[in-house]
Amino acid sequence: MTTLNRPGTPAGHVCGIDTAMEVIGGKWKVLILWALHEHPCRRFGELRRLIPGITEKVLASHMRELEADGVVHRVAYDVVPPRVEYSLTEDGKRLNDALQPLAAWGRERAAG
Amino acid sequence: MTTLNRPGTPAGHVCGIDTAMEVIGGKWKVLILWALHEHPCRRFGELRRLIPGITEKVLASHMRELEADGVVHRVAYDVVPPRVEYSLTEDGKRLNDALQPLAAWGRERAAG
DNA sequence: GTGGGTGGTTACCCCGAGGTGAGCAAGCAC
DNA sequence: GTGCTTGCTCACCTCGGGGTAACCACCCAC
Repeated sequence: MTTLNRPGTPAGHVCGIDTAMEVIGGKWKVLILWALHEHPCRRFGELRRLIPGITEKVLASHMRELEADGVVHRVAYDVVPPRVEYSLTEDGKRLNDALQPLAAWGRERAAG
Repeated sequence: MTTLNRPGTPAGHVCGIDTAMEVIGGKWKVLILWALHEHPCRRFGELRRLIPGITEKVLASHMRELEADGVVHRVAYDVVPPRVEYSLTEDGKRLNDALQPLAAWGRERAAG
């Protein structure tokens, strides 16, 4: 979701949901967040296997964006073969918590 | 967000966030929901004015989708000039409630 | 030497969400 | 007759997020 950035926009500026939507707006981001919530500290390949259908390119770019947004922490070990571990930051954990009611709404609707 | 629909996908199927994301995935949907939360029962033109930047075409298509998803209720009066009123359904109100923690997270982050 | 495993990058393409601008129905005011 | 109003629809175009495939470094096992 491209930012709205309209200083005079009351709804867009006050509600704060658009801020959150910019972070979780990618196609697979909530799934990545969820996977890291259920399986803390996963490697790149493990994440890819946890999220069937995602390609390496998209996973890599999403992880870079999530890291830049400060919700995911990345640790790279300088070994061969490469080893990189991802985990949620405190902010990422709080974001995940904030997503729980939404998940509950979705589950309720899916069950309904 | 296109659906993932992979029966064997544990994360995608269990977490239910993807279900919610399909409903709120449009660029302006959360803003529409928010506007209807703060100003119940608004007309088309009022909504457009409440959400600066949105075009009529996109507002119309988003409203149709939200109505089809059962979160928005639409009443059209057969008069000239046309009069159409939109409001949140019970499900829409619950969706909005589920979005509040996310909004709080966004506000907190925007406040730095 | 060849193949596999790891975590990527690069180049390329495609499709669809969203933006642009016009038009329309029908009644009223002037 | 002209213009204003409202809630759209239609045709057209753009742009970028995401998908596809190939390639890379570096070491090990066979």
